[in-house]
Amino acid sequence: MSVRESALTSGDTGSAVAKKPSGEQTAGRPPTLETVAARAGVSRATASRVVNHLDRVAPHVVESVNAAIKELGYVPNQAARSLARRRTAVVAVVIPESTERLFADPFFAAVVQGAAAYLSDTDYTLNLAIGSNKSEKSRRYLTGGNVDGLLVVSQHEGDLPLTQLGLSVPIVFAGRPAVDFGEQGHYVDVDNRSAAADAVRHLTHRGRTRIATIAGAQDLAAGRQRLSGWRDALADAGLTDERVEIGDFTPESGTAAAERLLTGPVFDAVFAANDQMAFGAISALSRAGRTVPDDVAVVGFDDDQFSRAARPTITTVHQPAQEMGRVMAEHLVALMAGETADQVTLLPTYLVVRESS
Amino acid sequence: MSVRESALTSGDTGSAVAKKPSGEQTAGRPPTLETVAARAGVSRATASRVVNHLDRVAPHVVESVNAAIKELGYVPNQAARSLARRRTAVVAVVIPESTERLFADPFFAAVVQGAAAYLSDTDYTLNLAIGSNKSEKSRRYLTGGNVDGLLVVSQHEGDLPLTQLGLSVPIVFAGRPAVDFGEQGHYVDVDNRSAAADAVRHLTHRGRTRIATIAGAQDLAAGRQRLSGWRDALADAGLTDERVEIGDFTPESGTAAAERLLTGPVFDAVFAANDQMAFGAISALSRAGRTVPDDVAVVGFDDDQFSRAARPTITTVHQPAQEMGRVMAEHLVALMAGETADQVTLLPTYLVVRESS
DNA sequence: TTGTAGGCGTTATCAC
DNA sequence: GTGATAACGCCTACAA
Repeated sequence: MSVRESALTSGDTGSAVAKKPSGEQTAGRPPTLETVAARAGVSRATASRVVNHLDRVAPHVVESVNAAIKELGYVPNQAARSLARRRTAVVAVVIPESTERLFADPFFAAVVQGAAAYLSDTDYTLNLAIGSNKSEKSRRYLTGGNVDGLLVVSQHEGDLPLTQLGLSVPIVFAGRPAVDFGEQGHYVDVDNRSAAADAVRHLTHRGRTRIATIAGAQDLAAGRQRLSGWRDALADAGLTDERVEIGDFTPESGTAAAERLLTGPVFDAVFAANDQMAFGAISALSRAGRTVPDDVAVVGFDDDQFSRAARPTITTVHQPAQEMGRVMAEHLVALMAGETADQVTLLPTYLVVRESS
Repeated sequence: MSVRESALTSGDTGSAVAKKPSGEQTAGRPPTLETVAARAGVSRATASRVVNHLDRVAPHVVESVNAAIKELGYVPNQAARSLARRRTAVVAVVIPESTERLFADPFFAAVVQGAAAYLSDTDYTLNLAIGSNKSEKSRRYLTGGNVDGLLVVSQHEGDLPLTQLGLSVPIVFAGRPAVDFGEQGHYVDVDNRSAAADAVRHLTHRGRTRIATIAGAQDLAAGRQRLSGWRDALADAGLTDERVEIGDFTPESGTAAAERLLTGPVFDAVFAANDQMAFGAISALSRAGRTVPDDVAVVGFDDDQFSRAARPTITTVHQPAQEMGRVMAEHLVALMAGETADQVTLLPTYLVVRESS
């Protein structure tokens, strides 16, 4: 099929310039460095140097090569480049299977977006490996040298044993990873525990004394830590920490958890481990005839669009999600370059007081 | 740096098998086909055939090669494969810059997820090109043969002239693309206009007579079509179609639009072009003392988690978002294989009646 | 059925 | 400064 065409490439272009019968940008085959070099009257080596901005190339040569590049619309072939450089310039965002639906979670979307934004200024490309930890095939893909680094977005316990298998590329996690691995463990997170505690103290300071919580999935560090923070604040205030229900970070689970709470001991406040659950909880409370914040104050976590658009608007812990993604990418890039990066980076949070408390 | 090591590969491995001093899976360098072939006592060609499941290979050879593969933990190098095959096995999901924030839109998240799920069963890899239509660089990347196909997720008018520049790879759009291009235009969508009309008819059937709308961005086909559908239904019922406010699909814009509506002629129902805006509108209405649905009925579009978790729950048009992503990917794969696919595919929708109407 | 050999487009190591 | 010339790891006629 493409036999005739292949004459374009290697030995044939001996006497270069006049040899291009077809127009500028036709369907043919994308221009190669060879083409560019010929057009500029230099060798591939020199053309390559120009493309890669290496110095020690005569200014006028740089110019003519660049001209050729522009005229031809040359763009480097990544595959060839990867092969020669022995690095792929690809980083994968791994979204574990158990987290698939959480892709709809505004928090994760923001993290990915932040990472993507940062990477778009580098020459790394972002690969979406969503729910791909199950199959041997895709795990092999990730560990098999087809990727220069990994960004892992929410590792439930027992999710991906990626790292166990002598993984050779750097990884940065969003949030403290479920399993601990000494040297290898790079992650960026917020101080979930103290942020949660602060949020709950806000409630105690306002005179709430029977404070329930809707905790997040307990196989996630964030879920456990926010629960601990809630306990810390209650202990400080000398309050009891019964009234715990567990959700899974979705609005529905928040609703269900609130309904369960309503069947138990009375409470005058709820701390939910994220805004989506807080939102779901408010629905349930209102439906049950409780007004927010008068009967029950509600505080969430994330500061996502749910918290801002809900009625009442939700008091919440602001988490710099996009920034987290950005920093993750930044650290990963450093690691891939052989540099070092802080193993753990905690970004600041702050409480946003709105109507629900 | 890697000079000494490179002796492993080409001419040196003359007498193969015994030449491997280092252990199974050490840091060294990933095993290549060459390694596998040597270990299995066959040629690279044969090993390659086995890897690619070509027939005409003796069963026992297949077996031994597979054994070698497993023992060595061999995984094909994508870069080399792409180079040789002249196809990248990469498809990019393009999320135009103006849509960046919409990444947080549950609808798009679901579409991407559906596409990702489908692709994970193929050997295509998914690349996230988010907000990357601005820079020359990344546009070149997409059009420069580094990708086998494009999935475009929400093309505002004037967004990416990608397609103008003699784009050589197939593209499938989510939703009718803003600009029309004959042969090239593949997209999967729903019948926004009639779905919207049906939703509004639901309101007229329930006796609502002063029906407002919060339309979506008018530089998006979906935004325009849903507005038209609203008009259609009103015309059918002999009602007037004043009371239009435009939003941008975010909850905030829904709130703002509702507030503007409240300053105008009285209305007893609102059709919002998506659930997030419907949600924002309900907040504004409640805040203004209007009860939903008694004073004002509200209908949305999408059937996302907002519609299900809101209070009251929102009547809405169900859109098969994940399925849309799946079909997009399916069609793209067909096109990339040189097959054909329907240029326009409309998936069915249906009305989900909940509390808000 | 299996092996040989050349090519895919770049980079990098040498000499010149 | 610049140009040959091997790799890089895999695929694929063509031969055997």
